[in-house]
Amino acid sequence: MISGMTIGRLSLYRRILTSLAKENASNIYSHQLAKLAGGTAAQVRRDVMSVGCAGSPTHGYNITDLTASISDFLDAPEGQRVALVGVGNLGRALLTYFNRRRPKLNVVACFDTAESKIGQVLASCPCYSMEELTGVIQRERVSVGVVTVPADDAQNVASRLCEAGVMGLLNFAPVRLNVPPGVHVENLDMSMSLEKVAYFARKDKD
Amino acid sequence: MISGMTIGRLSLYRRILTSLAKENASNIYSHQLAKLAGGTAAQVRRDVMSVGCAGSPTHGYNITDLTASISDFLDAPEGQRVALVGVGNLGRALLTYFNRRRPKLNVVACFDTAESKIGQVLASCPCYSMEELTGVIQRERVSVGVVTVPADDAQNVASRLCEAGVMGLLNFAPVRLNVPPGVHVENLDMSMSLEKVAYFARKDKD
DNA sequence: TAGATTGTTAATCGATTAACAATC
DNA sequence: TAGATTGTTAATCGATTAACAATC
Repeated sequence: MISGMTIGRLSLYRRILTSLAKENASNIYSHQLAKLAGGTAAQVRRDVMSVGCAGSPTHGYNITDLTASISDFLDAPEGQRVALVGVGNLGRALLTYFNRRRPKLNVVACFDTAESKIGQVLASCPCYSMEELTGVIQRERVSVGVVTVPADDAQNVASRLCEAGVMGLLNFAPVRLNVPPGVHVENLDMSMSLEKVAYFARKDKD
Repeated sequence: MISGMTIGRLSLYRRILTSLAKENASNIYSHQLAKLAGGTAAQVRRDVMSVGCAGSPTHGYNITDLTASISDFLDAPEGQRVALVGVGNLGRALLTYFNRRRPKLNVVACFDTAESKIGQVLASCPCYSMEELTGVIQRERVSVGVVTVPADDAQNVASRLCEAGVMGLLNFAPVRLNVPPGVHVENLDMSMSLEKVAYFARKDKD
């Protein structure tokens, strides 16, 4: 079993390798990748091993091969579809941010309660009413939901997404979500992160 | 020394306690708070101990006292000022999101290169040109910077913020930032989080 | 008192780091 | 070959969890 830490780092390695490939780099050593990713060489070697890619002591890892191995490991062959609920300021920013990043991971639908948004195409993503949620999720075979609604609505939205068959949630609402077993929730609590930085920005001055 | 984990949880506890106080709750037990925050009772007791708040075996913790103790611990008495660089879709959403949340932590300035934004007030936050960065940071005594510029500009922006005296960075750009010793960087990598959820949403189906 | 919770220490768990033979 | 890196195991580290006497 691979830990969440490793998955996160693999995602980061892929992004680094992709940009290196554009600069025509062909090989990389564990310590070089570690430096770029902010980890250790041993960590990189272990992570790389877990995706089944082998390097050589003389040339390190082939960038093309390693990128392909990571993609084989991280991506679903048939791709995965994402839906976003709550197209406020943050939701709209995320639509732009997420789409066109990975070919295998697309935001195919968004949902909102505002009449003015329903039926529109926002950041090349069609916006539906909340009543259409279950139908659209199932028709489009969406497996990942992004929750960007106010805290008070988040649990209700999460429950509906799970009932519709979503297996993973990226939650931006500052509340803990109760979900059925087997559903993975990743919390991205921006207020918490800001307070954390503020605390250490202060502490480090002492 | 208190770990980043604890700081994050304390921030979460405070938010939970604040909303409980609005519902006129007066006391809470460690296991109740743990359930709301998604941790264990022992964890809560340890965290609470670290802010120097004592409970009683019969009534648990007084919500008002605990909230005050956490705030004493997390907040700088004189408050802290935040600046945001890069007022794109995401930056603008964050301005709205962050401000008016905590009285002791305010976004007092934002910066962008676009002529159309400079001089404007965006989400009740004045927008300055990049040339004004050092001056404004120092005049407003900003200690925390939020980086929401494209990846290619992030290191340059981070360096300028650090030179101007910022001691903590909240980085939304998908790159690793090199900063002087003593500066705390918190990375909020949304693409990584989405890929992580997608991976586990897929795995859990097996 | 009896019973549940607190404060705190010891045991567990998992991730990171160090180390090193095998390899090119 | 000599030298640096890989693959992989053992040691370390730190956070979480379990446990329990003290408390109200």
